[in-house]
Amino acid sequence: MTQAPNSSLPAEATPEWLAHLNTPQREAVVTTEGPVLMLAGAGTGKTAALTHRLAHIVRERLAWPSEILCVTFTNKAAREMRERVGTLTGGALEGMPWLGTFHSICAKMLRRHAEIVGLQSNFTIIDTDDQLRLLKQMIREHEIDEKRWPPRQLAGLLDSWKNRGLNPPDLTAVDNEAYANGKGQEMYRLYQERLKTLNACDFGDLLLHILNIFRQNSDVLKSYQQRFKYILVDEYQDTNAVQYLWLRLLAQERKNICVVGDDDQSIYSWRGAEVANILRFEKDFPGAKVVKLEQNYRSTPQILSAASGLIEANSQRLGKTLWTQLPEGQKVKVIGVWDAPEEARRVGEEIERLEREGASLEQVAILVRAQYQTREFEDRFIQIGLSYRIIGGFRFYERAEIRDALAYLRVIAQPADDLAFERIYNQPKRGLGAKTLEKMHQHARAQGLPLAAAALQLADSDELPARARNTIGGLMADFLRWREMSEAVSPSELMRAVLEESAYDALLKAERSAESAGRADNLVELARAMEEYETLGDFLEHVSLVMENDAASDEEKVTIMTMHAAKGLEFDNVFLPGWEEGVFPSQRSLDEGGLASLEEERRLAYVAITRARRRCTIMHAANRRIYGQWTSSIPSRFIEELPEEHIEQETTMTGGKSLWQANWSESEDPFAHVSRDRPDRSSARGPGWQRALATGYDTKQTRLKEPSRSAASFAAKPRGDVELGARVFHEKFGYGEVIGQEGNKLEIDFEKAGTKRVIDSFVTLA
DNA sequence: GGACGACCCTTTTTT
DNA sequence: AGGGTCGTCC
Repeated sequence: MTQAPNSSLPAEATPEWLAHLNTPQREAVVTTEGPVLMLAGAGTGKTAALTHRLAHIVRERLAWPSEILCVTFTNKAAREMRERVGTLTGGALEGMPWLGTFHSICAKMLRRHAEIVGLQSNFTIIDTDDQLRLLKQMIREHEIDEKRWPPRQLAGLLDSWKNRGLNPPDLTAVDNEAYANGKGQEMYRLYQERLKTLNACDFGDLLLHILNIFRQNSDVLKSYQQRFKYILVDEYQDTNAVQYLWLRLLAQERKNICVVGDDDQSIYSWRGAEVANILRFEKDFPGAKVVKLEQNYRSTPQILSAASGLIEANSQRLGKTLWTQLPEGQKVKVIGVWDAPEEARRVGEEIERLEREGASLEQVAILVRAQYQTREFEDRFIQIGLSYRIIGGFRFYERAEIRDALAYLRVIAQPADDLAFERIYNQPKRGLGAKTLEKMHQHARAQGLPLAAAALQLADSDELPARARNTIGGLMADFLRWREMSEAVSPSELMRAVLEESAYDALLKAERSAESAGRADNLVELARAMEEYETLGDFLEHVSLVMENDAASDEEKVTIMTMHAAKGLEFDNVFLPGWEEGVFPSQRSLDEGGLASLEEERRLAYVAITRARRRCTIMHAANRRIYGQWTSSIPSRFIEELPEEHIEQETTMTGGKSLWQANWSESEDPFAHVSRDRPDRSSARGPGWQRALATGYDTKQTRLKEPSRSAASFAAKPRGDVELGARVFHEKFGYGEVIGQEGNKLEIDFEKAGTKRVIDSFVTLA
């Protein structure tokens, strides 16, 4: 094949392997040069178009796989694309190193250039849980009322700022005011510094750091601009500002960028996604070729019409006309039931009926608006013995025991990972408590050390009671040993050793509770999953960005998940329960966000219905327990908006509609209690760790490659103003005279307490 | 330092 | 209803 600069093929020359694509799809495949906007409605074969385009580029040798950037939103989408392209190119697709989610691609880039933003390449990616714990600490340090300004709120703000590509100095006054009466910017700045000392970043940072690097370092940017001959972006309607800016920079040089999206399926604006990005693509890239995919290959005309009718109620849309050649099919069924348990019962019955008719459970999905709705179905399905899987929700790696185990590994890989250390220093229980932790924190701050290093020093002094000292000493010795071991053995072997030697295993076994067996199984599963990884670092990255809990199973199962999680998927039979005002559309979208928010809910409804290939069943219950309180509700407005000729209604209620209306009035808004008028007490004192930052410790010593250089080797900086013979005061031991000095450790002859070894930061000159 | 009980709030949606 | 936090008591 030739290296044709312009690969547009005349129609008659269409290669056989593209023959089964329709005309617009083919056009999207072969228009490789220049910007392309693919507007692809639900079920119109956009993944086919995308994968063929990728395969086409590779097969025509327009670029090597390593020269193509292909971004998706979910790992699932990335995996699927990888597989399909592999098949199309005859498995020749060795690499495609740059096919992945925004986050995983950025993480990869960031590991290469970490030092530019003050991180080491083995930085930790912290998850929401760690983030919240960290923020909580900071909020307390600043004496901000955490009831009124909860960590979650700050986390949300930080996320939104990062999604908009804003660094702390870029915040507007309004942004700044959004948290604790004008502490937004300061908290953001401190949080970022704190992360840096932890050698960590959060999800948002993965993108923001790289964007900063691109903005500031033109060499780095240029190298990527030149590397990526072709750029493909899936779900473009869901890109947020950072992602948009990132892509625009990368595409600036060659402009061979192809984005795929559907404005009707934009359902992530709460996460900073801006539909505007897709609407302005043609402005950003003048001369862009626009390809519309409108032939739907998935759903029956009944389903498609119902969905189309619904989405027409939205005002802000580009407008598409989906059509299909499939046979008519059945109308969308709308079933009203008395309460949520009946809803679950009914869905169970319907599924059993489908099963009897020969349907595969793999082709049945229950899509809910919010996670809490899954419980009812779980209960019912367990009762009737129907196999199910819940996607999302508590993910495998979010379970406590898994997080504990991972925390051990993180401390091994990264001694500066205070968050991990804090999680497990007393897990399993080894008699260390808040007092010890406080002491470690105090010392760590004063010395600018990570917690683990501070702990090690404390273990070698008399600052702590003998018991705690010995325990910590033992734990630190364990870590030194494991760290050395991590160089010699595989990650999974290390994991097993850690679990056994930390007595974590034993603790679980001893517990003998209903759950402990399951937890032990999870840990075994974790060790098994680790076997695929060469290094601890690889594994940890996988966990933070990619890991999902679809435990392989031969058994067929019904899938229960949120509508959001279902985007991009399809099932023969789809059940959509909970279509009631306040559930779907959610109360929150009704209370705040106005029309835009409601329209997003409607798009979500559209996405949900269009997941169905053959049958779609919508349900609503008149009564449901919300916050443990029985609440009656009326059917969702979306039901009314469905075109009547494409639906079939049924109700199991004898009382008729009036029953639903009973009791439905303004119920109390459970969120209405937040007041903002009390002035916030502010802290004038600088937090301890800020000082610690100024001192700084030699971060290079924590590199993964030299694990033996452990916390032990953190420089112990003497404070300098304490000399031999000086009279000092110690809070616990009283007055004494310095009789020996070694690094920052002092030997002091106390007047009352005798001779002790203490750390200099705990004494004051008397 | 840990166990227990009285309170509180919570439920969108995800990488 | 369930989970987390905080205060009290051992």
